[in-house]
Amino acid sequence: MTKTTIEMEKAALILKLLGDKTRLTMVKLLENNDCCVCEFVEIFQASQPSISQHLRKLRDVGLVKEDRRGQWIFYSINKNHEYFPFVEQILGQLPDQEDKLKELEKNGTRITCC
Amino acid sequence: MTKTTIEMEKAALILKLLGDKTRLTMVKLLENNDCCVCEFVEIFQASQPSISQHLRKLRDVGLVKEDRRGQWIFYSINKNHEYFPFVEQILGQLPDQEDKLKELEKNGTRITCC
DNA sequence: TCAATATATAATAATTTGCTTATATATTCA
DNA sequence: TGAATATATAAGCAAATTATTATATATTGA
Repeated sequence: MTKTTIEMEKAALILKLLGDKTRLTMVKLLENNDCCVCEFVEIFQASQPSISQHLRKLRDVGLVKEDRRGQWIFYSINKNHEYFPFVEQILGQLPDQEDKLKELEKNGTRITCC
Repeated sequence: MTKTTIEMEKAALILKLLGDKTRLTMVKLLENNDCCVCEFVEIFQASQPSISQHLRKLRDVGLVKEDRRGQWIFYSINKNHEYFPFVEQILGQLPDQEDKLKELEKNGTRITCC
């Protein structure tokens, strides 16, 4: 196990990123699922650019990774991130958001690809 | 033990508050110490109004309490806050900041009152 | 009571954030 | 190849955040 020294400055940066309802829910969903942009658009009832911009912030600090699968770009959590254990511990305290994916499945808007 | 259901919206709010280096460090210090405003001014080398405003934000959500002792107003963490366990878990992952208080003592600017 | 100290608050300015609109790129499929 | 779909990015703008400056209030102690 790699012991990471958490720095206050970096911790604050991560917390700030998570301090937004949309991004926090995104990351919580990504904890257990890969999701593509259009799924987030549907879940949050937000515009595509807005979702892309939130994802970009998460990607810029390396908290999530993107992975193209055909037409779609799937996002997943980066478990190798230096501060992943820190994030994981926070996510562990949050309520499950799986119902949001269940909802997509019900509507037939869940993307299951490749 | 009181089981609290963490709500995403409130969790995001707390994380946003902690997502600032000054406030995060403040809360970490308050985890184990009561501190007054002028100590924070000294520690962060910031203006008094700036410190007061950070404290106000923390106070507005009830994360910290204030307590006048003579000339000074001491702040302490509110362990009865609904989300205190959530916050505590985060703080537990952060490095000790006690050296900052040690520094004050060395300079003779630590306030020990009442 | 008056000066000094500690703090809060209000007003303002600078910066940052997050959304929208517009547009560009990549992929799929007919 | 061309239209449709998915996504990213850029530009512009409004709202939120943070710091500064100025001022008000409360306490202490001479």
